[in-house]
Amino acid sequence: MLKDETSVVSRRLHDGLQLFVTRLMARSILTADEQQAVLSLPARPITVRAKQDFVHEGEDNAHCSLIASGLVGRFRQLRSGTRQITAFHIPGDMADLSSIVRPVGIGGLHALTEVTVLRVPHEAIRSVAARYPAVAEAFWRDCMLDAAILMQWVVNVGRRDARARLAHLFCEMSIRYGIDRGMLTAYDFPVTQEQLGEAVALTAVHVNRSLKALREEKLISIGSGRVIIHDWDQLTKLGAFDSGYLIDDTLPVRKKRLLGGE
Amino acid sequence: MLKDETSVVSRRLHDGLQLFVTRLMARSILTADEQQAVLSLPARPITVRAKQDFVHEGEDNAHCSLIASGLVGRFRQLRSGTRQITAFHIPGDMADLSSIVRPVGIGGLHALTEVTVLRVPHEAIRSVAARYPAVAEAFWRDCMLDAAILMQWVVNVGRRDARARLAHLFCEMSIRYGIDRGMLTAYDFPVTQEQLGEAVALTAVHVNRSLKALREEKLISIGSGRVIIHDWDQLTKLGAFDSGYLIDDTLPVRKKRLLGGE
DNA sequence: CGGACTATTGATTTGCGTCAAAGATTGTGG
DNA sequence: CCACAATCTTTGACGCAAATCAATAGTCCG
Repeated sequence: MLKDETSVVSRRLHDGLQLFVTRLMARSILTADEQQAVLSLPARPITVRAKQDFVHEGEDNAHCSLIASGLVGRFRQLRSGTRQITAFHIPGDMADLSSIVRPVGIGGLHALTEVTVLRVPHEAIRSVAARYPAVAEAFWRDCMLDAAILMQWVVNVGRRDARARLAHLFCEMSIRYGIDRGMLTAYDFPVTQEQLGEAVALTAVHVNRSLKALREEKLISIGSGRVIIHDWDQLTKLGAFDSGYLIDDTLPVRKKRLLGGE
Repeated sequence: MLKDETSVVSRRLHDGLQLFVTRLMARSILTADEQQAVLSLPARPITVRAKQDFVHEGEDNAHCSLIASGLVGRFRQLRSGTRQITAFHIPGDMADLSSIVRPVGIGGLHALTEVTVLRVPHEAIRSVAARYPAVAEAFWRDCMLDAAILMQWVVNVGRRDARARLAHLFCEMSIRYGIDRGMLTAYDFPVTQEQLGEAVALTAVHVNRSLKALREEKLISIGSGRVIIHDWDQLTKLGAFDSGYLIDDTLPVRKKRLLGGE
């Protein structure tokens, strides 16, 4: 019994870590040894119920959070209580990887659905990074993708109207969900309109009206936690979406390995 | 004559690189050797006239741009021609350091004033990072500060009204300009109201009106490229500014060295 | 001195927020 | 498995912060 349980747990760990390795290898070149080192990272799985904050802003955290299943939002909260979501994290994302080098200024993490998180001790990540420079580089690169997405969010919130903001977000998530399977025209995205508003800086009411417009223009369907894109061309046009910032560095020519020899 | 010229140039190089090393050492611990390695980076100084783009989005760049003097804006341009500034870079900043690991998705660089840029070949930076893991770590950490600022910009543009956005920006720049001299209540910030608008996502007209309000409230003076903060407490309150995300990791307790031994 | 930005101010419009209330869905305990 | 509560979605009426349009003053620089 106990043995079975143990193997179920270790299977779950391996699956989650494998997702992460796959994610890293979309943009970085890692040897079999290096992959194995990441896969062997110690991790403690925890289950977080929907609507729970599980990493709190400003708290000194000794772990990174690898999302194994579910959807999480990274956010900053203002004194007024209103939140700005600054990223969505999907399975395979190490949501707060940057805390390895900089524990401050990342904001909190909120479970938008029930979520399985693999908690990986900072110490372990640091020691793998120290032993394998190419892994450290892959971590760094992963953080910079996150930053590139963030830059787009500034543009999105700063320069686009309501429909375009939503369109851009749906395009982003489509590419990210499909990164190792090609672009997806349908994907689960279990967020409320309130939460969409927290991400694109609109009220829930206006999100509702804008979604209605997008539906009437036959660009998307959205409901029951699922997005279906009916007209990718028009949607990207409306959202002024150019996938380059997400995928250009996954092209074989672009994959680089700078540190840790050849 | 030639010798004099050469020494003037090499002095200028050294000064610029020294700024960068000082910047890194505010948050990272580097040995004398490591500092020297960064200081010895090859760099070619170029002068960029005001209002010139000197790094273009999507261009494959083989250099990083260390700002030695002047003020630069990082931006993304929409098809309509409107721009969103996503960061201001001041002397000592390696504006596009992230291109070392990820050449895409950083946007362009625009000289807001006449600027001296030290162009440092990617190759040289990579080789220093490969030889000294602690330097690579310092680079990574520097990039994550940039990302933390970016997160604040999302919040700023998404969740604050015009006066608060400007207030927050003035607070950010005050801390950043004064990072090794303590917080500054007056600093040069030679941007037009148009450019302020491109940064905080407002029109120039509305920036003008909002600045007028801030002046009338006696919070700041602004004009001829200089910002004077009269009431720091009120300004931070209005902008909901908390400097933690900028400076917490410069506290001695927080400074870390993870890679490259002790 | 003249031409080109840059700042300032006014009048008007508009996209989005706010307030409110009625449906639709989801989840939960009996 | 149903009932009822809680949450989420949808729609309407109205208000407001910021955009837009437009015109006049500075200000900088060759």
